[in-house]
Amino acid sequence: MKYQEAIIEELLTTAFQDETLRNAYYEAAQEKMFKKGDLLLEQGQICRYCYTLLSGAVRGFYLKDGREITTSFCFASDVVMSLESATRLTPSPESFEVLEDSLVEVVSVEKLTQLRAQFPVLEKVWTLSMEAYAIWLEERLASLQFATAKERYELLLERYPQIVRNVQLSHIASYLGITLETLSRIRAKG
Amino acid sequence: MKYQEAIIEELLTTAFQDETLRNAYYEAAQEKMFKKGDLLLEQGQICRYCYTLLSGAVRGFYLKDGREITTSFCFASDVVMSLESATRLTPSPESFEVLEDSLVEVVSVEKLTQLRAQFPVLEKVWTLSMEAYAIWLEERLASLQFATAKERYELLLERYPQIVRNVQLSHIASYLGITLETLSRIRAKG
DNA sequence: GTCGCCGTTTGACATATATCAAATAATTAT
DNA sequence: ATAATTATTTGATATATGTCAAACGGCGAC
Repeated sequence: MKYQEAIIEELLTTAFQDETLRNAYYEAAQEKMFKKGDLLLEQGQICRYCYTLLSGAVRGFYLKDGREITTSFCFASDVVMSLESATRLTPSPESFEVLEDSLVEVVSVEKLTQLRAQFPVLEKVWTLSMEAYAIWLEERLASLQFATAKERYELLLERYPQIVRNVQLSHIASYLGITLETLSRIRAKG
Repeated sequence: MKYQEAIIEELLTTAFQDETLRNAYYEAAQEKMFKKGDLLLEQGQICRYCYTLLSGAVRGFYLKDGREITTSFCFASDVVMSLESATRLTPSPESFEVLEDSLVEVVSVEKLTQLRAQFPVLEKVWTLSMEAYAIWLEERLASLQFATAKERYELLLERYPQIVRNVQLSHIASYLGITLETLSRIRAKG
């Protein structure tokens, strides 16, 4: 999972002016440093924590026929979590790997559920995040469904240049649904 | 948009035992019959209504380079709406076309927002629907990202046989991200 | 029933992308 | 710094899928 939006950020900023909420949240949350290569969550495990990236980068991926398919990239202020696993308590379909040393805020999914129940504004943030995430997925789906490899790469470059700058080709390639050789050739030609 | 789940259905059933809610809802909703070929929403317009299918079938699609790309199929009890357009009041990226004569329950997005504010259980249904929709999109994304055309067709056949039974090939093909000739050949070989 | 219209199938060929292999280039460890 | 590892580029070839065109089939209008 990932995705943040201006409106949501604002709502959160306002919400955190409430001292009761702030205290409850910081009691539940814990800052942790993760190292490059660490796994925040492994495919098949149940996702029990919600990770908010304060700095660094994380990649979501799953294994198919022995090779890794990248599903998402997360950077500062993005949320890392398997939505499916966290809400249904089923095995996660994907793993999350730390791409560079990252500072992360960790809250357990259970505690998060309590906080949402206790503070309606957090429930509202959750709902808006779900909407934004679904809309983001719709857009990504459309780009995979009928754009050529070149179009998909150019769209990524336009919308998410920080991915192209920071992440190795093989991960970008599988994110775009192509091989790294093809991606390399697309970049060479321009 | 589409997607319904057992848990959500149950919650709705319970909610409708509340007479106040039931009255408020039925005052806001209106049943309408649509004919094959009707457009519930046209690409570029703002989505002002939420349509719940009571019977029949609807297809979502958008135009790309002059050809139609199918994004979804909806059947009885599915909800038809452009999530992006309805929540952000922006032009809809997709159209919705009625595939066969359909009975539809229509509520305005504005009224729906009021009802959600008035009845927390409806807000809960909305949130759960967003989660379910996002998870459904994640799954569909994974299937488009790295499955072959044959695998995608077989997955569709397994998970949503009613689509394959009821819908013409050209729509299924663009839904799978392939041409109808390729789909025809996949079916011929088995 | 016959005609005409769609939707589907089939064929020949073009093209994008994958695969396998090797050569460079860039990072990391020693 | 040098070696060792890892990432990227490039080349030759294979394959899946697309494109264009024609034939076939079912089904409603008349």
